Amino acid sequence: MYEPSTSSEKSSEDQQRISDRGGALEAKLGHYLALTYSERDALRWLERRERTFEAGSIVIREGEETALLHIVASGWLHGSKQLPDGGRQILRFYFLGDLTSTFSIAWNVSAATLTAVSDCTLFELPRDALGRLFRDHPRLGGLLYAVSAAEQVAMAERLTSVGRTDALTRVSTLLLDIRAQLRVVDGENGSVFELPLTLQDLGDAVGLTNTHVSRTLKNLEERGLVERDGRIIRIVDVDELTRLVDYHDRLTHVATDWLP
Amino acid sequence: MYEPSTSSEKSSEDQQRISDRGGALEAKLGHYLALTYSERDALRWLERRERTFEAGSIVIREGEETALLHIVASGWLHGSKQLPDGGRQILRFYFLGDLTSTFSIAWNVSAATLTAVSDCTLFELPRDALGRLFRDHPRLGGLLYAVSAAEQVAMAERLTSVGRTDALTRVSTLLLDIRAQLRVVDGENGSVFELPLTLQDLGDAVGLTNTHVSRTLKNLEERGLVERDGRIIRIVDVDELTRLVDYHDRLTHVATDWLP
DNA sequence: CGCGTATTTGAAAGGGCTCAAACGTTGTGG
DNA sequence: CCACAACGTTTGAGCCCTTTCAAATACGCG
Repeated sequence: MYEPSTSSEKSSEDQQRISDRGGALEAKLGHYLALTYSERDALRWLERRERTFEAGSIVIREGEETALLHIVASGWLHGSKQLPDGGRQILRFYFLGDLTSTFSIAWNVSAATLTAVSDCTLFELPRDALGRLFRDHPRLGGLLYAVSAAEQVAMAERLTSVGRTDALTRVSTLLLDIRAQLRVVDGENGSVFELPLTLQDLGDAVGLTNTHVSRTLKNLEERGLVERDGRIIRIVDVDELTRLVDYHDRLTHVATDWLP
Repeated sequence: MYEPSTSSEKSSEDQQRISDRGGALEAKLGHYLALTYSERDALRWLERRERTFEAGSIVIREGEETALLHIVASGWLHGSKQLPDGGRQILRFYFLGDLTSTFSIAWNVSAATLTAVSDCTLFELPRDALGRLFRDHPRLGGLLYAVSAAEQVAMAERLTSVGRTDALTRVSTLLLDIRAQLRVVDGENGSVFELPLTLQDLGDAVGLTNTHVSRTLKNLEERGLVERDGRIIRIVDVDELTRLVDYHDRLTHVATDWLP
């Protein structure tokens, strides 16, 4: 059913010189903090083993033994948990510069399944490379800690949405969330974006069935809050929707004044 | 309604010499890793400003400006988010040795409300004390990062429970979760514990109404899975319930082999 | 003892689910 | 380039789990 694809060798426009991809993590962390030359260098050293995965393929499966972390160099992924009854919960999405350490740093097996949503390129690094980074660049360690905390708050926000709000709010916050993350990657592309997710995926992210996500999106369209054209989503009025569902962006700004 | 209590001065058996309370964080982290003398010393240095809060009082409110972190020295707290419609989501509980940095390290305001469930004692420390810890003791920084990752996975587990399982499973996993955390604190106290939470609290933690939590607990009793006597909870067969609801303890073991 | 707060229980409503079928879309192979 | 298969989406009807609303009961505490 699912085929973990290894190193696909497509010669499309995706094919670039490897060095062009470097600096994903550096770019993300540099967004929060002015990095020194040696810090930049250390971050680039993490990005040497590159690997590509095609859309739909699984990078690591929940419960699978692994000593590797990944940095997203291009594309889009999600982390999910499987339930005994066949259900699935999508926990979060990963974009350019994200470090997928959360689910594999604290154990020798992965605590979640990592799936490529679009074709994507990842840098693989051994766990202890991160240990060395903490040792040699404690300020980066602290920054990683802060970013991890911000991501945890983002997940807390999703938990709140899933636990205590109705379908319309849940789907809306997810759309706003994805848009906010994509905006960092793609720059200021406003309120239109491609959503390469099935209704099943969306439902698994917000705790609804695909059928009900369908109805909810229809509802959002009828209210004039969202427009759809195939996989293209347009949020008609971002500010209005943000207010309506009380959405909070937790990832754009992170305090770093407490770092040494 | 809620009264933030400052420094209550009760002279019950809780009243001990201050130095007796120290080492909460040290004890917790020492559980995962053999600490050096200087690391222990550094951790104790964080625990100097002690403050007590009585049950029900609020330590920090969501949105309130703060530059402080807290280490739990005794008692029991929870972190929660408020919704515009009056609803509330409890995000996690905090016990002895827990560091409440997640919601206040990445911004200058707290991202959640921190409430004392029982009477409790906290150590207050400024955020930049943690920055210095990362600088001077990078191995502890890495360990804090790993522990934070484990806690994030625990929250992911709750999200999965709330998003994709029925009431009985949600309540059961919460009980097992609380028991697992208390067990670390109180030692091997088996399957009986006091639960100083209202049904409203339980519901806010798992995304149910208090009425339905009541019915669900009754259901658990009727099935012979749980016994109740006032606030005392007894899980009849922990292993059986663990299997039944596919619960995973994420906090007891954390990999540290990757640290420098 | 009496009051406020938490719990329990009941009846009815509703939001979201299940099941099922029809309809689009995409990609592939003849 | 069409046909078909596979997959995703939409829509409908009925049901069920959880909520809502309300009232009664139990509990703790001054």
